[in-house]
Amino acid sequence: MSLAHTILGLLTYEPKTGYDLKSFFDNSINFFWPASLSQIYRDLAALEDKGYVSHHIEPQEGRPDKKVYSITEDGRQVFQKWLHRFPATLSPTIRDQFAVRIFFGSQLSDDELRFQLTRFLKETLNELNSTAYVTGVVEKYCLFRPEDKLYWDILIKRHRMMLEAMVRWAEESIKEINARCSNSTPDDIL
Amino acid sequence: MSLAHTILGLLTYEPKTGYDLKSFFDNSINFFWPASLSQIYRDLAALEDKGYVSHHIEPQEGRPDKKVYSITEDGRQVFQKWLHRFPATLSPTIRDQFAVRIFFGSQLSDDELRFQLTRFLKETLNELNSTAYVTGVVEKYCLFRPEDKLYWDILIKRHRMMLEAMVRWAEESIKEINARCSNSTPDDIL
DNA sequence: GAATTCATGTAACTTGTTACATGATTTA
DNA sequence: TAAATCATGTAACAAGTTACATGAATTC
Repeated sequence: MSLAHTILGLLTYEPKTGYDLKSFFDNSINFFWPASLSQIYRDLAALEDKGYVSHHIEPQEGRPDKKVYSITEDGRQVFQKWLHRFPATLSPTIRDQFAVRIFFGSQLSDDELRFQLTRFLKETLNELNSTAYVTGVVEKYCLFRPEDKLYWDILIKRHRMMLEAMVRWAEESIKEINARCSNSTPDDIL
Repeated sequence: MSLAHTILGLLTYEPKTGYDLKSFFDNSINFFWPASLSQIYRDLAALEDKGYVSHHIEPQEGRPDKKVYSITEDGRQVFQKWLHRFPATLSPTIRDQFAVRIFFGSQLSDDELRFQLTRFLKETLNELNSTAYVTGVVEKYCLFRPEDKLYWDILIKRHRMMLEAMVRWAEESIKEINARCSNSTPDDIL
């Protein structure tokens, strides 16, 4: 029940709507814990059932009324308890379709492999560039919450280090496949 | 429906039981696509309903009979089609409770943070050591399937590079927090 | 004039986790 | 003698995805 706890955590900053939460997720927590809108709305409802959040309506014109959620005292306690109870294993859960396909690489052509690895490399470089943007967002946010800056910074750094490792890996792997090709071509000709 | 496709892929090597599949997963694909036994049994049943795998019983004494699953011609086609259709986005899905808690680091004590980061560092170093074991497993397996070696090797390398990046990150982060502490202590005393 | 943002959700479905149930054999 | 390995699963629940539904305001 980690998404629900993360939502509680974000609501300790200030009351937010489901929509607010989604956009907050999308350019921060997203790297290590993505969330869809429908999940957020569903979890907010569940949290309210349990009495961990409550909401009030802010009427608007020309748009649907806002449902602004606030964390309750019970909610704060539940969050604190969760926050201090670190999981038994600290390594993340990863699901990586791309890696599964590489695993079956011997059933793919060299051209296809190079093409997809190059795609992966480009995509990773793009993500790496976008971390600069996120750093800016953090900068702005942390004017109001300076105590968070250190932690948000080290998480961005972590993400960047991982992406950089992936870039190196992709480059080396493309080279390896190229080398294999140029080795095997003369043999094939003979 | 990626786990089901991965199962089909493994069955292209040779027929296997659910239990066999689980142990194969646990020291190979596990890094990038973990699977539980109950999921494997459930997916095998679903794949059989669709006609992508079939099974025969191998009676045993003193143990439950083996249900050995084989991939069908339809199954092979479905797998090939899936294998060549790479997803729109190549970056993995990550869910990382540890990172979420670090995100809320300003609500944790420095001691707690150092303790958990040190735990993370140790755990990551352990995993890094265990990649040596996996390399050995791959070595043995690839005597029979040499065409897979290149791909399995680059995936282990990728995993190792990621773990190494995480080690560097954890070490640097612990230092940063220590530095922050020694800076703030004199102020606190004054 | 088309796309994006703001703002709410529901419903159906798929995937993943956890607990339960059974029981002989082998290894430490 | 305790734990791990071999071997099968089911059932209940939790979490995640995708498609559907609505519609004004704003920006390009």
